[in-house]
Amino acid sequence: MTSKPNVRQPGHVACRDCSLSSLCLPLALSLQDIDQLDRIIKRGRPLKKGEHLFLEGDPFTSVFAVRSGAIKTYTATNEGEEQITSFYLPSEILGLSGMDTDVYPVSAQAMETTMICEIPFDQLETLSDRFPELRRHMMRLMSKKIREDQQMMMLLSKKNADERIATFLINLASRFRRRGFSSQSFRLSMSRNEMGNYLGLAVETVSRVFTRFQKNGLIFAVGKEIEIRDPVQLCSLAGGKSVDLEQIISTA
Amino acid sequence: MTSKPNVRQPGHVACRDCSLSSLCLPLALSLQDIDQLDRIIKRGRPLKKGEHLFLEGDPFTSVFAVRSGAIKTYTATNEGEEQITSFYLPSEILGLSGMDTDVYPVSAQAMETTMICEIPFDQLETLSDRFPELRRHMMRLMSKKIREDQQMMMLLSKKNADERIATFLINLASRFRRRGFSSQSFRLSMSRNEMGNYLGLAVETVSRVFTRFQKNGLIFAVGKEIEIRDPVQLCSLAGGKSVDLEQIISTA
DNA sequence: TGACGTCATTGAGTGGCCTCAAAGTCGTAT
DNA sequence: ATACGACTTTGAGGCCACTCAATGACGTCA
Repeated sequence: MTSKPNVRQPGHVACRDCSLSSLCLPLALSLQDIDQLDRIIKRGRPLKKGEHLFLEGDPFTSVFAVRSGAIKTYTATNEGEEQITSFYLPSEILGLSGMDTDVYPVSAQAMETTMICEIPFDQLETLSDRFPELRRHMMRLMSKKIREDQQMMMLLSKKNADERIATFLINLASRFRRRGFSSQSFRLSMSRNEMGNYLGLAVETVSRVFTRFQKNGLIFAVGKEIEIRDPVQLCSLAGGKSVDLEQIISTA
Repeated sequence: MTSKPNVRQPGHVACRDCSLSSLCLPLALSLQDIDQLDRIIKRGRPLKKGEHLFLEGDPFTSVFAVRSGAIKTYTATNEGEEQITSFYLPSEILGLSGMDTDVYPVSAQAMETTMICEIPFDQLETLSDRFPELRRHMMRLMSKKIREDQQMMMLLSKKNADERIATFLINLASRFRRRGFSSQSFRLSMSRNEMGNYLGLAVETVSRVFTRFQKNGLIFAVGKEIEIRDPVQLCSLAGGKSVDLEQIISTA
């Protein structure tokens, strides 16, 4: 390899040139500061579908940003089945929950071919000492994650199958929209099985709800391709006070 | 009032003299550093049962540590009912999830007479700039909260009523134990209704499970007083890989 | 292109937990 | 001490989502 510090492999984009930077980086960082962050970020080869980014119990060393593709995190239940805890789409950050135990509490696996930016945590901490804004960004990220998890707890303890799936679809739509993609029409990166696992439903229930939604003109689904046909009704099913919902409606 | 800076009202204990400090403060802070933290902490009058510490939507200004008593946090569902998101016991910190929205995403209410230490967030951030260890402590707290919430999601999506209640009791026992109290015998600060609300179960189900557990010699419960009679079996019902469980067994 | 494995769909039947209803118990305040 | 309200317990019945089972569709690889 003849690569010099500033020569990246093809497909390796610097943070300052990354279209996702406004989503995953604190806005207040100056260009020079971003370059400093850029220097500590490791960009590995793409992960193929099924490959693991880290395993439950692995020593906690880094947090990760998804550049393209999709990642799921999961943990093992007592009976040894997998319980999916989160899906991560491009620009989203994972690995923050390992910080206080020094091991990752979940496994992270690619659901499709996935590009990842790795941020070694000790270097991130060093950099945090210098840039208060970066540190606040990290804390905000974690705070947001806590709120999202609590929304999820609400879904799991109070919503029925229809509401869970409506909520899930609206949430995905909102995340696609945030990255500049269509919020009406997108491709699910997870199987019905994974969706059910995440939402606390049996596969068959997921399938039945999809069929019913389609029959009622709420969505149009062919395999993993989803089109949201009636966002207003889907949002009202999803309930919730989230601002996201209104945004989806307004752009539909 | 004739109080001078270092004269506290009765019952107002300085951090360095607080029996809970080893639980709620980072261990690495020196005595002088602790005194600096101590100076920014506000100790209000005790909250009576039912009083609110903050309401959902209130501007986010502070994080709080419970000194005595108990706090529940809750949010409103779409139908306007309350959904309890957490219970906080002495030495535990709440309010961290409002950090990225500038408003509290939940309401916090005293379940019994409760003493609180209030830590204004802007001053905490200033202090964090100076003490990296304090900052890491905050992040570890949030990371821990994320892991706990994920355990809760697992409970809600995979466990049946028996397992949920066993898990809940074991978890409480472990938290009492951590503060030096008995993990076999304690007093619940929440009603059956609140427990069910939190665990995603109807009150009647909670009551039935309690009765059954008692019949089977797992627990002995009179009103809110709980005695764990068969911690081993209760833990095995609770399942989970948490180290807490083993500790409960070993001290039972 | 055909065969295979994986994933998705659909149906039938069951069971766990919820809802509704009523009686019993506890705590508190007058 | 007594009465009231709030909480808890217990029972009966119903529903939603699960399990089990079989068929159908898709994608992949030889």
